[in-house]
Amino acid sequence: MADMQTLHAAFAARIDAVLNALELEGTLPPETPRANVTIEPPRDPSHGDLATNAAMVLAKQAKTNPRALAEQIVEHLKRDPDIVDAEIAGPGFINLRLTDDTWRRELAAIAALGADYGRSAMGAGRTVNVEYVSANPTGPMHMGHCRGAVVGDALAGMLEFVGHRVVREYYVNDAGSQVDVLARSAHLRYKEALGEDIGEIPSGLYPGEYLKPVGEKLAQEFGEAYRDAPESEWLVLFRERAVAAMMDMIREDLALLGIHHDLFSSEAELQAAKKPEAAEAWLRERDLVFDGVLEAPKGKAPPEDWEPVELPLFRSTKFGDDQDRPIKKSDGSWTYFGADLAYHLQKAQAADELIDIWGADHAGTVKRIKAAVAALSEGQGKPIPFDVKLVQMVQLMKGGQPFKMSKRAGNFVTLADVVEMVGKDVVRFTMLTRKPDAQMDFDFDKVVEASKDNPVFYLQYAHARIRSTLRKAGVEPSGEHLDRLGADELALVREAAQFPRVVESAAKAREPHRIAFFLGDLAAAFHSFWNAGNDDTSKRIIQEGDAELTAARLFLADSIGQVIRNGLAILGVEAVEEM
RNA sequence: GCGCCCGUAGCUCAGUAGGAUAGAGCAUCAGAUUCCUAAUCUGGGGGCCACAGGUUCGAAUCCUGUCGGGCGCACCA
Repeated sequence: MADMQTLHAAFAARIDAVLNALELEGTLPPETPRANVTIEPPRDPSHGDLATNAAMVLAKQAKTNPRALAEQIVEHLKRDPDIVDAEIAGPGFINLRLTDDTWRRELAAIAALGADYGRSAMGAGRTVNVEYVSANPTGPMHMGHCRGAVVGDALAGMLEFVGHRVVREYYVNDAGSQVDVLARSAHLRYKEALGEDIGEIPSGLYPGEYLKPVGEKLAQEFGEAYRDAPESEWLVLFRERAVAAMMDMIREDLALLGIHHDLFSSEAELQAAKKPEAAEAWLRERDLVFDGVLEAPKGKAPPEDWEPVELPLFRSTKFGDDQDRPIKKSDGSWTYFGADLAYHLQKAQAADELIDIWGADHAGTVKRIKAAVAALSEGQGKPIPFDVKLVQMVQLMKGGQPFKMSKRAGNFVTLADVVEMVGKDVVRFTMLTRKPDAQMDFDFDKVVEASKDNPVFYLQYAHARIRSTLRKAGVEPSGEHLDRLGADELALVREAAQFPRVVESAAKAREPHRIAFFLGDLAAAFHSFWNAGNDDTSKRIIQEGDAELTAARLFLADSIGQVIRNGLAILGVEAVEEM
């Protein structure tokens, strides 16, 4: 339904209509650019419900001063029956006060839309491919992977909520030298399973216990067949088996966090299908790949074994990179970048937009992959918006002290351990309580003990309070007498009504943490509302002897709970019924 | 040496595509519970938004430079 657009969007449209009228009147020149015109709730609630800067932004073009232009805008706005008051403030802000009924209608809309409240058509069904996690299949997930996993997943959920089709994709790096190491490590465990004393795991191989079951399965399947066989006979086979086992493990770990990818793309399959060759040929035709020699790195002393070699280079400098990048190694195999380039082309062919979530340790490679996508997608006449979101490192702490992980020392903290300790919701929410491009500390001791200290409980408590009130009220919530709701209640609606706006702006910025912060504010508003009833019993939700008022307040509480649930659902966190 | 990210209260962090007097939690101080869940609430103290210039009606936000922290820097992934 057309009138189901959010309240803020509706009023933005009305401002727009006023500006159209002013253009017709000649007050504003035709086609005045309005990109900078905003309409948003003012920080200070005493300034009203909504404020617009239109007069300040457009005054210059109207060849007048902001306040004079504001007068004209206000004159139009005052004709709107939903606007009780429009006044000019400060340098030329126009503050609008809406009728109480406007807010009551919004409350009814929340209830009517339910789980859909906050959804929008912003994404217009465009397919966004979000690639995240993509950890090497060489071991279990550890906490280093966690942040990107959660941020990527929440981002995907958020984009879906605003009307995108979303493909959650995992790129399996099963073709590099690391998986060869994995295969050798698995072979050792295989021998162990056959009864051999393998002693200490040699350096250069993965020492983790998690490979023991892999070795046992290999022993079951192949018996003694490859026990003393040369590597060439078993490497590919063992690699395949080991990678599959690792991916099973990783999928399980991710499931603990509630993360499920739609698509796992294998680098090995990509290479087997000659996708990199195709991409290279295409780029060579356009002189975007050429054979050249890399310069020695500047600044720091070059490594001793540095020697100039001719390699096929992608002209990433043409697209803003600092250096052209090799797509093949001197042994003829593909570099990570060479395959990744082809991989991105593959993704681009199946989506309208691409997003990669990477750890900040890969920041140095952003420019080249962006260059590659630009070259490939522009060349194909279909520019693909492509965003690489960098997720900063998580510093693990224990009791205020940095906690260093090392695979060798065997003290790396697995994701499964942490989820088991503190729970999925705490892990997810904690990862979403700061913007992804800032470093963060994750202190076990704090988070584990944090039942009190942790913001997610604050939210869930608000939700649980609402649910328990609904359970014990003995009256059904009803929107029939919303006129019984006064200023305190409507203030709560104002807060909740920001949800659609927040979701949209979070989606535009690709920053799910904004939803987490909004929910905190909403929960705070509710707790505050609740506690007002401690001092003044007439402010409690349940009013003995006044079923009408009780039903209306329950309707309000129910709707606040709905918004909390909707927000948590986007973030993949569960709302609880009781604490 | 180069590139990217960050610098906001004692601590951990928000700050909505440049908006009005910069916010929250923790910590601290003072209060609220015979009452719908006190895992909550109310109030106080605490700031040169790293620093210096610039852009404009208006800058924590954009630009330049400096300082400080993080992450990278050849055929690794």
